[in-house]
Amino acid sequence: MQELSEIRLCAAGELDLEKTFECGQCFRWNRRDDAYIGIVRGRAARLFYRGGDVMIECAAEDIPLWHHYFDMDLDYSAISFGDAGEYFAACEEFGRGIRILRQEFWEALCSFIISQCNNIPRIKGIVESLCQGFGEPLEFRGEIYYSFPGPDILATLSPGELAPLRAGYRAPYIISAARAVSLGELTPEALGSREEAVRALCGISGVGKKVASCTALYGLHDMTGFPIDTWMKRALANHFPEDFTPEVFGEYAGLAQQYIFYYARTNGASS
DNA sequence: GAACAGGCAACTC
DNA sequence: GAGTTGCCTGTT
Repeated sequence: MQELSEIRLCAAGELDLEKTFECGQCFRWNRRDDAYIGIVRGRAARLFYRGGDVMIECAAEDIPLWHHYFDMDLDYSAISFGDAGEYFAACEEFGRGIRILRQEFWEALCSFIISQCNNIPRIKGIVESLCQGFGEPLEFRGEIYYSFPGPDILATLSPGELAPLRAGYRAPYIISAARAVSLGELTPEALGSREEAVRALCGISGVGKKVASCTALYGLHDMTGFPIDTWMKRALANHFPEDFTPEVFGEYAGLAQQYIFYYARTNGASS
């Protein structure tokens, strides 16, 4: 049993736990009573509010890891998108407190391959089965959790061995991606610029523009990434000019995308 | 039973 | 290159 610390991570206004964990960017944080518990890079943490602060309970030596994961070096309140219209203003207001998490590259790639044509509860279920089946167990607050399995172990599997996940046609995609990453063909270091990264990712069977763009934004923290899925498509068609391009949102377009997506998903794309 | 869900690949023209 | 279709599975 390892020693856990409870420390202040930031002010409550800087990180909205529910929005950040449930806006669709990640799949491994679960609410437990009044807190969220998650596993990242094989390490566990529990986050909750106390007074006006966000508190984190984790191993003391992991504090830098979490600080990085929650992108604490960036002052989100200082980010401005200028005047992008009334609809976007509503999205921005609604999404305030969302932070773009610095997720692991492989986990993001694999999770968003699984996400295609799927809903969040099912994505979470498949990801959880994947972790329980092939991840490493770890103990946290008296319970057992599982790490996200690395590409090396998944690269050795056959689609049949992934069958219990019920991932369907995505199973061979997971394996082909695992092989590419495991062989070193695709590592965050080798991917270079955003355009190069997206192009390289699209070379993997089962990875198209949308999944590549999500992987770049969430797994490489490419904040200019602007994934467009069916929700975004509808929101853009209904509320933005025909000649809209993500560039209008500048270097943090990915955050703007997250605000729009979260608003559209929660309130309906047409409203 | 049919339609659909946070895509993609393969195939058509 | 734009448009169509099948794909596993689960839910409505």
